[in-house]
Amino acid sequence: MAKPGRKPGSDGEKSRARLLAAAAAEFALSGYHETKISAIVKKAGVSQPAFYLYFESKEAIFQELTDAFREQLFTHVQASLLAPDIQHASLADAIAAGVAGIFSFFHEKPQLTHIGLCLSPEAEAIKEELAKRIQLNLEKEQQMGYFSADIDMSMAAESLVGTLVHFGTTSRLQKEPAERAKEFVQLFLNGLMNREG
Amino acid sequence: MAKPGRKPGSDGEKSRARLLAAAAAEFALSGYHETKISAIVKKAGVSQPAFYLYFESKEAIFQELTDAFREQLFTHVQASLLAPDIQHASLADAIAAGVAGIFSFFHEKPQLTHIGLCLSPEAEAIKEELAKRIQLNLEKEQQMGYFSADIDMSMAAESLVGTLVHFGTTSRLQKEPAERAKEFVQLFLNGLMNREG
DNA sequence: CTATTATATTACTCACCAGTAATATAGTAA
DNA sequence: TTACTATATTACTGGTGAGTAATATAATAG
Repeated sequence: MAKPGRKPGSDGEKSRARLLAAAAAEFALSGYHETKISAIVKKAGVSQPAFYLYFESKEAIFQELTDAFREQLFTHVQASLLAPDIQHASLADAIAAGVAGIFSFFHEKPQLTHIGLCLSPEAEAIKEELAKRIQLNLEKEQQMGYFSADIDMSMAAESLVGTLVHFGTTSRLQKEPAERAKEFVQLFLNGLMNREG
Repeated sequence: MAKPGRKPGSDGEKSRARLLAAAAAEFALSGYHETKISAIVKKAGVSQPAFYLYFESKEAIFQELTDAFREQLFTHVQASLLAPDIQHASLADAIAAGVAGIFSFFHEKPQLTHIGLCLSPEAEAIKEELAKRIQLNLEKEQQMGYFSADIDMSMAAESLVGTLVHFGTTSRLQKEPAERAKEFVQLFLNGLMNREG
């Protein structure tokens, strides 16, 4: 990588993908402003102007990572939390499956998750949208008679989002998402006081 | 504020305090790197070199704000959550009072809270310490027989921290901390399923 | 084989901003 | 007054880093 000119076997898509991956790692590690383009291109193994072949600016590549997170997150949410056709043994299992799906997504994509939920200026909006979808789902189940009609599901949904985000963005907790989901949902549904030994 | 030289009635402590307040506002609004010393001093109504009379660097003033948050937070936690001498009608009231105290602190100091829980590199450590203290408290109550002995209080404490942080750092939720605390603690103790109409 | 497009490099510029030098006035104690 | 300390200013410096100019080689289509 010393002489100018196109390299044999070079492929723009691969360079672009390597830049995206390197940027995700750097942003997640160091935050937006501490991340230098020079570090991204070094990690990706390309030169600085090559970066600008694929991305308009530092902001643009960050935005693309944020967009990717949002899209993947809501795809997961749609698939797991709101799927009415999946058969579950009980409501608890259904909710546990949904929570486990989101936990697993955060666990598998820790860098994107950190970018989307902590670093991005859109983090608040993403959390708000997540809360709304969860609230709608809980209210649907409420109308089906699973929960008492006088519970404020906005509070429940926001609490759930808080915990999801906490477990998804705290590195010391990013372990065994499925087990944690089951344990957490039991707590969430039954509370601290009404547990059966 | 145009000519050089000490101003009549000038007082270093006041200038220092104004710089701290301005810095808290700017950091909370724009994040660490987007915050310029020029913006801080403009808001504080002093010149740039005056800043360096009171703080060694940009990092130093940020650290001071983080330290202030940590100290105030754990003072509140000590006072409200862990106070064994305060008499409460029930355990639920005791916990609700503790949660309300923390909610109120976040509500009263939104800028410091955002700095300490979101912006600071120590945010993770602060949350971890908070979780540990809450866990210890819950385990004490568990040993007193309030909760079933087989509950994993680490999970409960982390969930609680997640919700606390979410409610404390999400602007749209920073309203009526006392009411929210009561509502949330009821959910936390009784769960979604075992509520009495 | 040539023209065009895609991919890449070295070497540079320009703005921005944290921090500093030099200097000046106010308060206070002898 | 004089000397000293505390508080303040205008005007500057120097490093850093995002983005660019100029250029060169590979792939491919006519």
